[in-house]
Amino acid sequence: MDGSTTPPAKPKRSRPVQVADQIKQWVVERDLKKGDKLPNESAMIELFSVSKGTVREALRILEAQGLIVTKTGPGGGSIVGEVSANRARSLLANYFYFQDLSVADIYQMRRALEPELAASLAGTLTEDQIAELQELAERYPEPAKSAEEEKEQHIASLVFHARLSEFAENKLLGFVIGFMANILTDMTVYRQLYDPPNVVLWSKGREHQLALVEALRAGQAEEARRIMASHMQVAEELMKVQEAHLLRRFMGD
Amino acid sequence: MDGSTTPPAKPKRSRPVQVADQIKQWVVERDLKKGDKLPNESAMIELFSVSKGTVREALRILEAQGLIVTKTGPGGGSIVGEVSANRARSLLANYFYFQDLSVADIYQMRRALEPELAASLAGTLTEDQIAELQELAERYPEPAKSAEEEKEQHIASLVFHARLSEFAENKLLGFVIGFMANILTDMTVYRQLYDPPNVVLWSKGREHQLALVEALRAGQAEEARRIMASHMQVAEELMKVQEAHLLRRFMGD
DNA sequence: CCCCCTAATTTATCATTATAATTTTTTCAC
DNA sequence: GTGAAAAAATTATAATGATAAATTAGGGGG
Repeated sequence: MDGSTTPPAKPKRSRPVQVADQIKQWVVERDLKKGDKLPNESAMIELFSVSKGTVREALRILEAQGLIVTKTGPGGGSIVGEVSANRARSLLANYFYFQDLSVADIYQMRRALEPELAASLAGTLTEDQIAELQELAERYPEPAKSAEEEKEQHIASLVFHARLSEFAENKLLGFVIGFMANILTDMTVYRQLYDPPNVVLWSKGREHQLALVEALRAGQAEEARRIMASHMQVAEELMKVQEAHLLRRFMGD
Repeated sequence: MDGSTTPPAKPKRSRPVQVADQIKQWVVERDLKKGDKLPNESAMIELFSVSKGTVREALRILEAQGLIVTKTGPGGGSIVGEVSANRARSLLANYFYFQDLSVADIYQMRRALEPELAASLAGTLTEDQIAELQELAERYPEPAKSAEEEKEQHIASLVFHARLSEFAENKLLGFVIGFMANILTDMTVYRQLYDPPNVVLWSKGREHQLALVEALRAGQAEEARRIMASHMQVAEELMKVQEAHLLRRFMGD
């Protein structure tokens, strides 16, 4: 999996890519952290014995991956910048742009993961976090009167899940759930509106979120898991009317 | 989530990034697919009214994201190239390089997802695929005699899971499971060896894999789910002796 | 002490030239 | 004709130099 394990694989990589790898190695060797400075352009030109253009292309490669940030001016230059969750989501979305995901696929994952997240968060949240979730869940107390309004409620619901995912101690679990919330939001924003609001299901969804907040506050892990599992069933019902396939666009940062 | 929804966010993006976005837009507008050609360098220079260096930096950005592939020579130039699973895994691994994942985190995910994958694959595999899995599971019929040999067996076991993930119809589920198998493999390759092989657990793991293959062949979804759930318990036992934190290195492509 | 202005530093962009890598075409032997 | 080697054409790759833009640092003037 690592480059060092494939000596005879690709003997022809462009010089900018090689330089980018050397810079990465340079950073790892020194165990540089988030804000630490890299050598400036002219220093890298000498360090790697390549031209300015090559160095700049290498820097753009690392920048595109979110590994560095570059500024102009004195004290400027490139610094190590940890990859943001947003950047990681965008890069991963590029992959699924070509993979033809369906709503059913995403809900198969959500059914498996969201209850797990709910259970693991029970009793671990601060009062502020609980309050924020409660506020999100209490928005839109009235049933949606139009398809447009239903769309807003749907997005608000996804914000609730996205926020929840940010609280996860398990960063992998949190990332995957947040990624799915992003995909569904993106899809909701750009979808056609053609179905009337389903009042019964929406009110059920709202009740679930409020009950979930209570269970999280009370530290009842299994109760939270159960509620979230029910909630996923409702959410899936609401999404089933969508087209099967999605992600026909790139995400921005 | 999309760039168009953030007007006051970043009014100053570098020209290479702007050009890269324009090229992406150019591709999406024309609904270009995997092998389709982009304009060549000099054409882009005129198209976007920027210099050669700027165009090249933009191309390196897109190349780093896996969105294009560039070749020299007549008929060469840049073409649309769908993001490979490997590339997506590497880019995502860069994110988790900064996130301090633990073995427990990964197994919380595996416990939730691997049984789901096993169940959904039951009865859907071809004879060739079943045969390949069986062959992978039947390797190392003898218990490991050394720590080094145990390492090999561990990696072979992860290859089994990685291969299984590639058969998934749900590309998101498959990707996440494959990603975790990659992380664990990477960790296993570079870990210290200090514990004697646990013969009992290893033989149990092997039996699980063989039984799983049978259940998959027979189309017994719930049996496959049950077996995989047990298997995850065993695998977690074997990994528990590892250090808690991992991913202290970048992955290559 | 504070504000503004200038100067210094560093990246950003452009322009030009030469080189390397590939593919296509041509040529020439058989 | 056929096939292989040589030549040509096309394209990206790389290097160099010059100028612009942005940002910080420092130096008065009040």
